[in-house]
Amino acid sequence: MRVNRAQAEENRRTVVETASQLFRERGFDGIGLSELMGAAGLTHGGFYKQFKSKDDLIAEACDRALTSGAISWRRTATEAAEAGEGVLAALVRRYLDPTHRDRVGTGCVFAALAADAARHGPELPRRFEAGIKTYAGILDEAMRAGAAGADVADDAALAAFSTMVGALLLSRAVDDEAYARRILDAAAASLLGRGGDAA
Amino acid sequence: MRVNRAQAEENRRTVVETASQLFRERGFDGIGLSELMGAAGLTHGGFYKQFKSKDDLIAEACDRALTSGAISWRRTATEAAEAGEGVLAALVRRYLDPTHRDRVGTGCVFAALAADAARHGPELPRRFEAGIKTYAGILDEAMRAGAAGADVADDAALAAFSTMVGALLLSRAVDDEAYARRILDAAAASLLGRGGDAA
DNA sequence: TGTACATCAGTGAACGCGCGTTCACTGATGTAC
DNA sequence: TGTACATCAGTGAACGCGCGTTCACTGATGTAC
Repeated sequence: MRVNRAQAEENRRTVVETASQLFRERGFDGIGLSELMGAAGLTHGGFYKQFKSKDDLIAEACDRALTSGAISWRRTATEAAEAGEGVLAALVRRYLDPTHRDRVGTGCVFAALAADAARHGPELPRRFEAGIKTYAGILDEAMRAGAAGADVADDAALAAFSTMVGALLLSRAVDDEAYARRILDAAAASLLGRGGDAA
Repeated sequence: MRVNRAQAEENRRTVVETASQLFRERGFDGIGLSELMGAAGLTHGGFYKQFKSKDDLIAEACDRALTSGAISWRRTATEAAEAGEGVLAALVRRYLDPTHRDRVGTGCVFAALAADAARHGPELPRRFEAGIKTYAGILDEAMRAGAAGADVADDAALAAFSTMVGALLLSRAVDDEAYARRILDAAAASLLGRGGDAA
């Protein structure tokens, strides 16, 4: 039966948000539209009233995950700056935290879906590329602010982001919890210096 | 019709090798057994004479990819050492080469399948973990040999490997070739120093 | 404000399709004598 | 070495199932007067 416009828009947002989480947890092929719509509190038949196809939802869900991730990064940066703490250290520690590793559904979309995205034609890589530029830009600013006059290589932020994504990905793909922790800690130490107190 | 034992063993190896490439290219869910067996020159019906299930083949294909990758790393290290070149630089340059990025099917199994493996129960992560230890061990040796007395942090090789895997993953998930190259170059510069000539 | 009707978000059954898996069958291979 | 027969790798049709997608239908919503 019909619902009012506000409810319909909220339902649509719920589907996109649910999809952005379930895709990260299970991969694009790991969750069907029927189960996905059910998880959003709807039935599967109405899907095509809101989306052109599953690929259409995939694109929207990735946009959503990319955007909310960027917002989260900016919030972390702002809070650290206001507290007078190192912004880079705050970003790195939050990203390489076991909690982030365990919460795949709400975590970094690159560690969860970049390999799937690379297999999905040029449209997703375009979106992911824009996302990388945003994240690397935030990192770059944090690195230059922390370096206090020392020179920071042009694309050092890209290398740092690669380290973060790679460490998160690898730490999820091992069985031993202690070893997973070592991977995260090694990456953090490499990015922040041995003591982990780099500005 | 029946084939002789040697042929049967070769067919089995062909299926595993074909699977290890196609899984890397398309993901575990991206290729069906029928197409996969066809790519190996067989029909799908015989699959269960050689494998217990698709998951069984997935495990074998990952083992195969992990092993051949490790062999390739060791060969690169040995050749560089014999030529008197920096082993770390040789490993990093080869890994972060656009050619490696483009050849997903024969390339690094972590960049291609680690996210899928993390979703696949504890068996695959056990294998991937052993693989990481092998690769990180080779990197560790190369870093200590190149450091010539300087101290190398305990798990610096784990951080370096994270950087490599992350950079390869991200460079595959962007649309612009020039930007993809920048990611690879930034990671190499970060690992080898600005000039890229670290021992 | 109240009535009449068109709209359309959501429902649930149905579609064809490819999936992983099973099975009866084939015929060259391997073995026993 | 030659013959008789059991073995079994590989074939191709068939299985049930869940997938993405379509569709006739429902009934509250939105609109026109």
